[in-house]
Amino acid sequence: MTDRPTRERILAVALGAYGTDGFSATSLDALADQLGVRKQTILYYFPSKQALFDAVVDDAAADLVKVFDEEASRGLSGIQQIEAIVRHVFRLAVRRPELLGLVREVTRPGSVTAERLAGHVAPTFDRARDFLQREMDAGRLRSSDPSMLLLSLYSTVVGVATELEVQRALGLPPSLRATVARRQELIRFLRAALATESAS
Amino acid sequence: MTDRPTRERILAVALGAYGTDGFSATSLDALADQLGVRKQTILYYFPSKQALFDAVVDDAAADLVKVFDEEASRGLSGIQQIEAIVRHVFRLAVRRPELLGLVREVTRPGSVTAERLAGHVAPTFDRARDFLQREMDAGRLRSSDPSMLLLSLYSTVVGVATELEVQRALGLPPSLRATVARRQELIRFLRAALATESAS
DNA sequence: AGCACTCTCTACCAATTGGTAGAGAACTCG
DNA sequence: CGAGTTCTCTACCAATTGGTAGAGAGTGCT
Repeated sequence: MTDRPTRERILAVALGAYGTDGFSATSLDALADQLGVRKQTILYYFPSKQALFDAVVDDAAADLVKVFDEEASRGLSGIQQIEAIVRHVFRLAVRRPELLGLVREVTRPGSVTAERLAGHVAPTFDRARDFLQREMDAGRLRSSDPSMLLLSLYSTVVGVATELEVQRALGLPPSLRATVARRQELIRFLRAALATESAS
Repeated sequence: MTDRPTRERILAVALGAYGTDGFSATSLDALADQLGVRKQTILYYFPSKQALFDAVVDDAAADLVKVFDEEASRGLSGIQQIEAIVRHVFRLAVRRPELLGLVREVTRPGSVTAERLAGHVAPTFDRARDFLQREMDAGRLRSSDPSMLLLSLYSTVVGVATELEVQRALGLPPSLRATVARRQELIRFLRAALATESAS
């Protein structure tokens, strides 16, 4: 555990902290404590707190893009593809919640780092839009504006996967089984939202 | 403008700052500067930074609950009621974006203040769930688990209304006209997601 | 007038913040 | 061996943080 390169360990711990508590609520000293190291060690690898954050975002973006591009390359179609992606997002939410937490942190309105993340995921977004357009043209999805549809899909999927506090307020338990049920309910919801009149 | 009671001015400015930059990125000195006052004046009205935040959350929750309860009391049914609520949320997003920004801040996973907000909106959530159940029983909405459906609706509506950075990344312009288009597209999306087979 | 109350201020303070300077250990390579 | 390179450390520092103590101005009541 400790023999992983220090730089990587810093990035991993920082991702967790920034994704959970946010950027400004996480001090370098707190990170250093968690790492069993002095804060100057962190500043040796990353010239400033902001630079560390940027690196964390770059790293996380690469992970996210990899997950989605691998999935997209499998070339499923219509609802099946979307179902597969929902499954992936939920797997991420369960296995690496900090990753989606970081996305939430970075996409806060007015965030300066948002543009950085946007740059990384732009090609993936483009592909997703193209996919939606193609499927609509082929009559496998209800037709609508692909960008706006993508926004709705993004909000719904990421929200259902990450809005833990809203779920608590609604009395939805955080157990794994309940999460699976939530995912299936979400898929039914999306299926209905996306289906053409003919498709089941 | 300046003759509004100081306490209220503090709450208003704090709502804006907490809703935009977040709790820990907003110092009492920054608030005081914005108010043209010393920070000790703030600490006269609110014993601590956390107490001020709690008061802001209480205030915001009251506003939110009022908006929704007024709307709910009009007794629309089915999709019409949901459309009306979507319209209200978008109006809030345009007119008082800090309010939804604060909700986003407070519902961050692990937030300690989440419970406070949850306490305020619990009755409203209950009513919403009851409404959904009733409409399902009456065959006006596709049947499913009301709590999970509410979670999906919440995520989609709040997301589409507040995910400004994702919208930018998708190339969706922030103009008012575009916002209206987004709202209408969202309503089409929800209509499809919620309709029973028979309803148009 | 005199007292109490409300409000905002100045003056501090200890702790924490991100960051600089540079010493010293350990390893590599000639 | 000796010189560089890589890494982590100690020692500081100025600025900012949330918060305390208490002075003083204004208002209203008796």
